[in-house]
Order: sequence, then structure tokens, then C-alpha cells
Amino acid sequence: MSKQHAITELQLAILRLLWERGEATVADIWEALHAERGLAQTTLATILSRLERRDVVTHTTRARQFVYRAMVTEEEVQHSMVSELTAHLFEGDVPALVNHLLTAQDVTPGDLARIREMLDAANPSTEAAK
Amino acid sequence: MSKQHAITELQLAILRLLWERGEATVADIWEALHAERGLAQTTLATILSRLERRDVVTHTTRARQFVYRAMVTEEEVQHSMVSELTAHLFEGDVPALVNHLLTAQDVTPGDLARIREMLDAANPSTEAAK
DNA sequence: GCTGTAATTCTACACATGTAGTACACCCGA
DNA sequence: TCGGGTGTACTACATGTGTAGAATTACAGC
Repeated sequence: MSKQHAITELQLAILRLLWERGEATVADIWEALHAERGLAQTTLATILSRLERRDVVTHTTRARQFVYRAMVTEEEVQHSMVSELTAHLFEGDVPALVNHLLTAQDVTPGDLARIREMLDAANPSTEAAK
Repeated sequence: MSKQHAITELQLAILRLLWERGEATVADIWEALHAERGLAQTTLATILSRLERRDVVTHTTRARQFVYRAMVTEEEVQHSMVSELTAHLFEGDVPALVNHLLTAQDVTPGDLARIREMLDAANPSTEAAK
């Protein structure tokens, strides 16, 4: 069911690192984030242990350090967050979201072409249906 | 600049009512939401006044009651929330989000057709570029 | 065996949110 | 004029998050 929502921006930044690297220590994460955000290592350690309490990450101990790993995949998080957004902000209307993306967002022609390819790949049958 | 983000689900539900109706009293909102959520009127009043503090809504007084109106449009909120999601979850890659929507979400063939139309409308020049 | 060092854990605080009871203000009718 | 309603404001509390210092623990080297 995966009921661990509401992943915040900071938590997401940490998760992204874990997804990219497979695993990371608090020191690793601090290394990667402190230039941008200037957080103390203990701050990150706190966040990580709270995420662990929620089963979003786990850790093993190696050489006296905690090595964290994500327990949720990027796809799972994307899915749950996008679903939530679609449901709450667009009443579940996916095309409305896409429309919003195509018009209000900064989409380059290249993006449009890529999206078109995806569409064709997703459902070739409607390709020439116009 | 509009930096009042992080609009939560409850707040959004209230805003949706305001967007739909143009204006509403606490009683109106309670009427609409209490069956689903069972919230006290004072709860809603609290939320509304907090939203007002953040300039998300305003009110005028009419017949002894506060009549609330949204100060932000649905489009503004959609835009800021979608942008944020795109930035944090997809590193700003709009096509990646669209791809996610097309594959992981429940998209009907009808949705796909609608999306295709939007695409054509958004940028007819690439229409036959394949 | 001690001790220094590096890591984690504990504790703490401010702020936002959801939640709602209680207090207060004020208009209308008797 | 004196309630009684009705609606808002105030107060309160639990929980989650960001933030980080202080305390603790435990290995490693001497």
C-alpha cells in the first residue's frame, strides 16, 4: 500500500542521492549537500533516522558508520506523488495536467518532439487517428 | 514572486471550493466538507484565517459573516506546484514527467487522444516531423 | 588498559498544520 | 433594555519537520 507520503524537498534531495549512488553514509550526504544548504551533519543524521523510522530508508553498519539505502524506488515515489498531485490539483484528469505542462511550463520544441515520440510509443494505434 | 507555496490537501480542498463558487462563508465550506471529513466549523475557520494571514485568501464581512475569496488563481497554484514537482522529482525534465504519466498512470485511450490533440495544438510545426 | 576521536543518539526548540473547545462580541427580538 | 443566538477570535495540544548542540558510545592506537 505504501502509505509513507509527503516526502519533502530535503528528504527528496537525500533520497535522490541514495538512488543515484545505491548507498551513502551521513558523511557522504553531508559532503554532497552542505555546499548548497549548509546543514550540519547531525541535521542529516536526524532526518535519516526519521526516514528510517518511516521505513523509507534502512541502514547497515560498516566500519563504524551507518550506510543508508533507500527502501522505496524513485518510481514508487514519483508515482505516488504524481498521483496525489493529479488527484488533488486536477481532479484526476491526467490530460489536464499534460495540457498544463504543455502550455504553462517552459517546454522546448525538443521536449515536444520527445513527448510526441513517447505518445507514439505508448499507443501507436491512435497515431493517424486525426 | 508569490512564495506562499506548500499548499496542503485540506487547504486545496478549501481553495477549490472558493475557486468554484467565487466566494464562500465558513458555513458554506463546512457544509461542503463535513460529510467527507467531519471537521468542526472552528477548524475550518482556523485554516481560513491562517490562509488569510498568508494572503492566500481574503474576506469581507456580510451579514455578520465572513465571506472568503481566493487571492490566488487555480492556475497560479497549479503552476507553482507542478513546477516544484517537476524540479524536485524530475530535475526539471518535463518530458520525463509526461513519460511517467503516460506509462505509470492510468491513462485511457481517450486520454491519449486528447493529449495528442493538445500536442498538435501546442506545436503544429513538429506534427509530421517524424 | 586508556584515552582520543569519530560516529551516533538524545534532547531541544521554532514553526506549520490539523484539530477543536472556550471565550467573546454583537445584532435582533421580546 | 436584556437576553439569546450566532459567528469569530483566542487558546491549546499533538504531530511532523528543519535545525543543531550536547551527551554517549565504541573502536583504534599507544
